[in-house]
Amino acid sequence: MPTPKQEKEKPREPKEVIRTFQSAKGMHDVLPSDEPYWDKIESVARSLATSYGFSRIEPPILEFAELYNKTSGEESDVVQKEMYTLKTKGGDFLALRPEYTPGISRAYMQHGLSRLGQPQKLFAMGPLFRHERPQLGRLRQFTQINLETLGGVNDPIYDAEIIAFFWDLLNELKIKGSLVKINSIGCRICRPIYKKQLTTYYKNHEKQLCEDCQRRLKVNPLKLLDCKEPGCVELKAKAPNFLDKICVTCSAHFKLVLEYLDEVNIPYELDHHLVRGLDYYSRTVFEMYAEGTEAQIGALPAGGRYDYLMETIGGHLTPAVGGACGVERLIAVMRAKEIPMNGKSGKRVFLAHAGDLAKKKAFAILKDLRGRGFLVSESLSKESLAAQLKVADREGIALALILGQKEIYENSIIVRDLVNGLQEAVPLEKLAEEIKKRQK
RNA sequence: GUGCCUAUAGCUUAAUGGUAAAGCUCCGCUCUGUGGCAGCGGCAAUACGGGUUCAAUUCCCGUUAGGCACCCCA
Repeated sequence: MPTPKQEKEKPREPKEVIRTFQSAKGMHDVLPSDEPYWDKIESVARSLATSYGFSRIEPPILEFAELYNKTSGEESDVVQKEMYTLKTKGGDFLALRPEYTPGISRAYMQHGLSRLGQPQKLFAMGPLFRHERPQLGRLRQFTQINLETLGGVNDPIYDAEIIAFFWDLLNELKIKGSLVKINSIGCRICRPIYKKQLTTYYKNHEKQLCEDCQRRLKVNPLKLLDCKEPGCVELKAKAPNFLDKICVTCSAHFKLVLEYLDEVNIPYELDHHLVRGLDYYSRTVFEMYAEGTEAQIGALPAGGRYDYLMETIGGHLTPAVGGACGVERLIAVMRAKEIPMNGKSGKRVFLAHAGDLAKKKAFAILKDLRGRGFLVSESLSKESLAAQLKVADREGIALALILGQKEIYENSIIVRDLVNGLQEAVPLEKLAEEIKKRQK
């Protein structure tokens, strides 16, 4: 009689080689261990958006690529090198959205939201795509919490409201010590004037600039204020200050934004070097950072005003301000700061069985309890009661229900307190009542 | 997109040009009616492809993925 070992030694069929897969670069799985963070962030964002009076909107993930070229700027990195584009079988040239604002603005026009009460305060939360080199908190598919206030009057109170929302969001997520950086980059009247002055200033010092900045000088002089090269940083100090140059209207607008922030005790830091990468911004721009993670993870919420965007896609001049926050970045910060997540609900009970008959009956009880809204865990595939209770213990469940032959015969069930080890038999029809009583 | 670093089991880490080791986790048993503790046993890995070599997980090259600094950005 062949032993198993001998059988193993028989010549084997050549193994078929099966390709294994990793997720594509920058595309991450959300695992059960991440879920508490996602659940927390999504629920906080949603309830905060509701209380601030924002309504949910979700534009499609695919839009015409041209929408982004027109709004975000042909020259911007987001459009030039980070956009996932594709040609459909019908010949349309589409893009996976790299940001929310253009799509939401498009939807606002397309569906006549400008004819509803103004402003429209819109909230969105979903995946965006940018083809970047991934790092911690920078993924190719990432998720944003996005806010837009569109239409109505160009009122600085809405700029402040967006910032206040994100301030509350960070606080509710227990991300302490966050910093708000804020600036105004003027309007189409004063910005060109400033740009010219800035260009003149830098032209005189062109030789001292780094390579990138010499290129930026031609494309987007404002970005020079963002450079971290020592030589360029030095020059920045003496560069004309935008805040001194913006026009009276912009200046008044900005001053009011700050006053509104003062009114709700949100601290901020004026940063006249703060500019943004997308073309459509005007006036207020802001970025928020978590203490200690500024360098590594970068800005958490960020945004600003974009009054001219709607015009670039064929609409009327529409006051608009918005902001966005990356969910994966929030999670990275929460992990870095070791912000505790409350684990499983203490309201969970565990149902264990002893014996085949009890297993069947337990399945029915399980369904019944779940139908009444109880959170019930089980490990019914395990036959030994010890193994089942071990699972209950591991999951930190405080109350176990045990069903065996004897209980079925008596039409009862054992209710065991796993914390103090005390247990008693309870008639089945009083089980729901008993659980409720003990959970108080 | 550029430069640099990394890749051993689900996780954290050993080791070696010649049989890949441990802790935690997981599964099971001790314990077919009672968990936490303990003991015992089990599953499980050199990311992928190529080269050098008698022999590669180790050395070299490529790919993929992760990370860091840029670029940029949420």
